[in-house]
Amino acid sequence: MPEGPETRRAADQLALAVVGQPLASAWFAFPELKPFEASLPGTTVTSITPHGKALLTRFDNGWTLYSHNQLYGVWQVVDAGERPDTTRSLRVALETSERAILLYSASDVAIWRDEDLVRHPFLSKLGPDVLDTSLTAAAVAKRLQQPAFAGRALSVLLLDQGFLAGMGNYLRSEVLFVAGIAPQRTPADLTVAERKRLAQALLDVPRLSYGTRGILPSTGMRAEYLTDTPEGFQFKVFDRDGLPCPQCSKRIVRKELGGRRLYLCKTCQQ
DNA sequence: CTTTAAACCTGCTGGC
DNA sequence: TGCCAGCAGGTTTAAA
Repeated sequence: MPEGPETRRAADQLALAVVGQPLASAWFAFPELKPFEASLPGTTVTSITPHGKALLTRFDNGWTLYSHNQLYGVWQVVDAGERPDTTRSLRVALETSERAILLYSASDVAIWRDEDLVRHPFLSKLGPDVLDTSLTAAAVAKRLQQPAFAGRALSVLLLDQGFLAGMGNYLRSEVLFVAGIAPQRTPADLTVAERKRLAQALLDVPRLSYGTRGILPSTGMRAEYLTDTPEGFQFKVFDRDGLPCPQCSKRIVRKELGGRRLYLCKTCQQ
């Protein structure tokens, strides 16, 4: 599944559909979750919130559905009783009297007691959510200087969910380009001005993507959630190797760093 | 400790 | 049209 901005968009739409309404039915493809088909109906979904790329769906009976879509999970909002997608495998269906939210293909799904979530192996390791509105550039700049992060190459650090949750591979290329910083640099070897630029870009780029409804099919990427997308986030460098840099017109190059593809302008990112 | 590589889950795309 | 290899915006695990 996509990155932080797309995950938060999905959470928004799912919440609009079912939060505050009592569940009429619940269905799970996973054997260990079958008991909840009997206990969840009648409870109310109190919130659906992203934590990085994970989604937490809370019920008012003290239990929470954890899901992570990896590359392939897809959420849909449909009318109650509808199951329009026949090609993917349905994994979760939560239904109110009016609407249903359906999770297809995802394999990382579990239900936890609220009080146990702090010990969840993935959630417990996440850094602050990059799209959290209370996160400031000053706080990000400070975090960059923490010993656990300061010595690591930005190409690796920017994908580490323990640094900032919700960052991902397209955001990595875009953030480094906007900040004008080469991916091999580390936080420790940045000047004060560079660190400030990077911290600001780490907030601005994900927020712009979220605000413009994430990535669109025209970029060559999938965008399963985006049924209402007039705008869309435009890549400046990601997936654009060989094309001219929007700032200096030199060719954008593609590299492999941290095991993932990364795009940059060698002139603008020294 | 940091970094890299491979494995894993599933779906899509492009080539034959 | 059908099949298959390769790739993917992610994460974990093991190895270097």
